[in-house]
Amino acid sequence: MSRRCTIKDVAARAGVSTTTVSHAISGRRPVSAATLATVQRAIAETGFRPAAIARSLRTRRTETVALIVPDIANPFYPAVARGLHDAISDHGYRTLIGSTDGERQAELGFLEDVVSRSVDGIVLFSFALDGRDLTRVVGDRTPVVAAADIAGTGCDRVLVDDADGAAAATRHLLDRGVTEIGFVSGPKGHGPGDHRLAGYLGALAAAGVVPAESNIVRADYTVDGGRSVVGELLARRSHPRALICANDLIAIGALQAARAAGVAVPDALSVVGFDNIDAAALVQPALTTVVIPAYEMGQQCGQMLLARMTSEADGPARQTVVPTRLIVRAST
Amino acid sequence: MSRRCTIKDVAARAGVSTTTVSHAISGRRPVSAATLATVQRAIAETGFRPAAIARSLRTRRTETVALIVPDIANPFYPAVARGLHDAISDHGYRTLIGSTDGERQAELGFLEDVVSRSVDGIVLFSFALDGRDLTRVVGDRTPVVAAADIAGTGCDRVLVDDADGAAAATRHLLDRGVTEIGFVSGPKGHGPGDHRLAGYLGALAAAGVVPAESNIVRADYTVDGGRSVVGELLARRSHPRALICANDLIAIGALQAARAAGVAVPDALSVVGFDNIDAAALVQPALTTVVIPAYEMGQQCGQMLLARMTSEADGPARQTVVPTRLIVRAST
DNA sequence: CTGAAAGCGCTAACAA
DNA sequence: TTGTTAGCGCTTTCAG
Repeated sequence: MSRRCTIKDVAARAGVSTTTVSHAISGRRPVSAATLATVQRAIAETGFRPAAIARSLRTRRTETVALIVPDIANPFYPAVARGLHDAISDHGYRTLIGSTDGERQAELGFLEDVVSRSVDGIVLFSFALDGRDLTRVVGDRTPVVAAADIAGTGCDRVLVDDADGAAAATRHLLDRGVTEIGFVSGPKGHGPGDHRLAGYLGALAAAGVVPAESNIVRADYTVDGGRSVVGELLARRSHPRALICANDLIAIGALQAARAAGVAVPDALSVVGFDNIDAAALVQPALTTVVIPAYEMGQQCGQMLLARMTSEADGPARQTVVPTRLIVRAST
Repeated sequence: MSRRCTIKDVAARAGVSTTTVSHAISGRRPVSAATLATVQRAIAETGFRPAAIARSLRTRRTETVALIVPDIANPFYPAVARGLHDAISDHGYRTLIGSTDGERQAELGFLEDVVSRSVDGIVLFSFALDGRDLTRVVGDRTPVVAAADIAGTGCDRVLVDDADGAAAATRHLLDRGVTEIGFVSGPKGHGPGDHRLAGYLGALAAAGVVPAESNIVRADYTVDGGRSVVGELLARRSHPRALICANDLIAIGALQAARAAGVAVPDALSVVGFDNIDAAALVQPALTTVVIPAYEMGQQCGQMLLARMTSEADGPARQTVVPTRLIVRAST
């Protein structure tokens, strides 16, 4: 056959109307057993596959969700993507994915594009957009789940309890009898470092421990950043007995710096990271870390979106806080 | 406004026909400067965004490419996805992504779905499908680029020169003066391990070196697999002076086994992996590895697909072999 | 239980 | 340079 066959061909072959074929497929209207069988045979014989686009034009539903992230190649987001995928694919939804490098223009462009493509929902990881951008570009017809603290928006949100994770890490060290605990945050105002810093400070305060200002420093979220900053820290006359680092890459840099300085981990220095990237379990010594559950976040985003997409439940914006958990390995 | 406005609204506002609006947007037909300006103003005032679905129904093009992989959370595929993204997004194409866990049924289901969604092209990483499946489900209207050795199909392919990479690794060790080189492949008939094994054997033969059968073993593609198999190897009376492992995870397991056995790397044992996962640069000692350029593979897939999608160049199936390269680090 | 007809929003002949 | 008309393939009133 030269062209893909349509519902019309099936109808002709089955000797019924296209309406009946449509309903035989969707089940949205009773069809007699006899015609149903005839139609099904005709479908099988013609190899008919409904054109999703035509259906979408009519129904205004595309069974498609957009996932907008800074960089799908950054190991955090693939886990999110998989979680989202697993939450929605059983309901027939597919994922349209876009990497924006965190650039505002790219984020806006991708948003506009997927809105014009009539996606049924959007999962947005953005640090550059605010609520006004969202209402302007997306409107209020397409549900959005934002997975970052997007200011001034009424859309659903999935957040991580960074402070709680940091507090757990801090208490873990205190329980080990270590009180001189330093913190390596990320660049000021960038990423989750300062929420984590706040949790660390809170846990120390709750334990009546006063941290040394000089033991609270900042590094880029990279191995190199961690290595150089912690290298300087360890070169001082005295250094803390433990370091909580704002992510695993910094923590791995800290391990390297300790090795270079001849400081034994965990005997002379304990190190904790955040994220639980694959490498965390593989470095030597294996890294104790606060798990940021990327997969679960993706799932949660999917579930919240499903709730909006399936029901007409037009309720107020919901907010979910995903819990973290501490994995203790050899570095503490 | 209550509903998203359509081309009709713009036309009414600009006092022209919808045809003219359409052409003012697409530029597929000359429009006088005056009306163009009027239309553009009307578009701006109404905030009109063309409905991509309606356009697609008419033009039979969706500007969408499907990427089908076993698991987007497996670190190899995000890099592929990003490469594909970067190759096609400037041409207006978006990526619809699906994880199949390598299961035949999931692969077929996803293929059917994206075909019914009229994607313009498909990038397929599959080890379970063959050419017949492809022609049956996809037909010959939608171009496919397969990134694995799918038997009996006429579609474009992107392959990796595994054997060449293994040969380069082998020569590197030989150049270091090491001749007792073992090989840890993956499970028989699973993944690229045996192509790599073949390259290793070829390079040894070319150098006139005869490998000891007992130094060629198999492990699962995991850290645990590598650790246990290499642990046994090192427990023997004599062991090889170098090991080439079919992937980085196995190689990292080998490093752990060596450490456990008190075998110094690289002094008493050199270790080479494949892939260059992030952890390869972070383990101690850092791992020498054969880079499998996932990003470039994705790009290449995108370019081959673009060639099929844009031109009607209906030529014979093309095949590209992506080169590998050796990164020498401390483990050799 | 079934069918006829309208129409989703756009583009592409064809006609002027 | 512009407009009229038909129709992409499906779903959904409305009518029987």
